[in-house]
Amino acid sequence: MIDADTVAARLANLTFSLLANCQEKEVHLAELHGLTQAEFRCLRLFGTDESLNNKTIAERMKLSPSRLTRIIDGLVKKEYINREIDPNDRRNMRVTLSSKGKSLVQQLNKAYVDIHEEILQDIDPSMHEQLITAMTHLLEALEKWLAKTDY
Amino acid sequence: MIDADTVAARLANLTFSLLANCQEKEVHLAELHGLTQAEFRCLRLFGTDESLNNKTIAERMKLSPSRLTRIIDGLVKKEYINREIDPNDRRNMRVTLSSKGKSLVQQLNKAYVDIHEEILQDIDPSMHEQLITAMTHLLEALEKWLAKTDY
DNA sequence: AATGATTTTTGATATGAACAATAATTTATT
DNA sequence: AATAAATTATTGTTCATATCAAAAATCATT
Repeated sequence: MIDADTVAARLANLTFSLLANCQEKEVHLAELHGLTQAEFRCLRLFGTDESLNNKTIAERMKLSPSRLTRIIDGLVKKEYINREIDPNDRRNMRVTLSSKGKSLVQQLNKAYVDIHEEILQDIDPSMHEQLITAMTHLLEALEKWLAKTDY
Repeated sequence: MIDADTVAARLANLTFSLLANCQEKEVHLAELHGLTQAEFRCLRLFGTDESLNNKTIAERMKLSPSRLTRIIDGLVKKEYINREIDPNDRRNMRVTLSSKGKSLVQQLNKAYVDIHEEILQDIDPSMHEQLITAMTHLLEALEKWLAKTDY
């Protein structure tokens, strides 16, 4: 797809494939737990003891609040999260993980770390910090590029 | 989200953020060119002088042929691709990039390589090959993991 | 107390995607 | 050669995804 003759081009192809694979993995993992992709992503947004409201979740997921209402409906019905009125401001809904939700999130996080551990086992330990640095650069560059308005 | 105390956890967080950013970038880039995300991804699938048919594109994009028919409809209307009957097998449609399509694909590929070149400039050249190796391992591990059925 | 702003929900609507049926063509079988 | 079977793309239908506009509840300000 891209001429793989320069290091940059090879790296570009790698991140491209990586992205595609990650996406596929997410789809797979979601249906494994009987969740839609949106529900799955919503769940993954939670730290295990976090409490969020509809609006902030919508913002983080870059979806409309109305869409979020229905996604959360699904997660409540499937008993992964609890939804209750915020006593401090009764307009807000306090959305928190149920115990079922917590254990799933923990399990997912663990699996996610595990796979990266596996990967690191294939890589010389002296390279590990370097890899982290490189990936950090990659991420920073991407964020910088995204922040630009003129492209 | 994940305790960032081990290298594996840090790497996990990095790929997670990277994924989110790449997705955002794609959405942004698509609408910048007046394309839907599906159209954009379809276009990016083409090497500049490739000629595909409906079915193979559908397979590569993991979408149904019927969905593809409409996506290609849009790209034809926007004059990014040409669609003509394959003279060898008149059941097939030969889908190729128009000159407008070719130049966009080239431009996108160039931009994609450029951003990775920028990133590499921040990294010691002696480490480049190692980075590629590490990323290749990452990708391989992910593919291997995806191929497993029992997780 | 009245007005205006904020948060969520609901209803209506548009877009995304798959499935089933159809039409056109090619390949296989008799 | 004629018919049957298979393949490819398209169309109509249907369901899921996501947004927008309006409504209801609450809060903040005057």
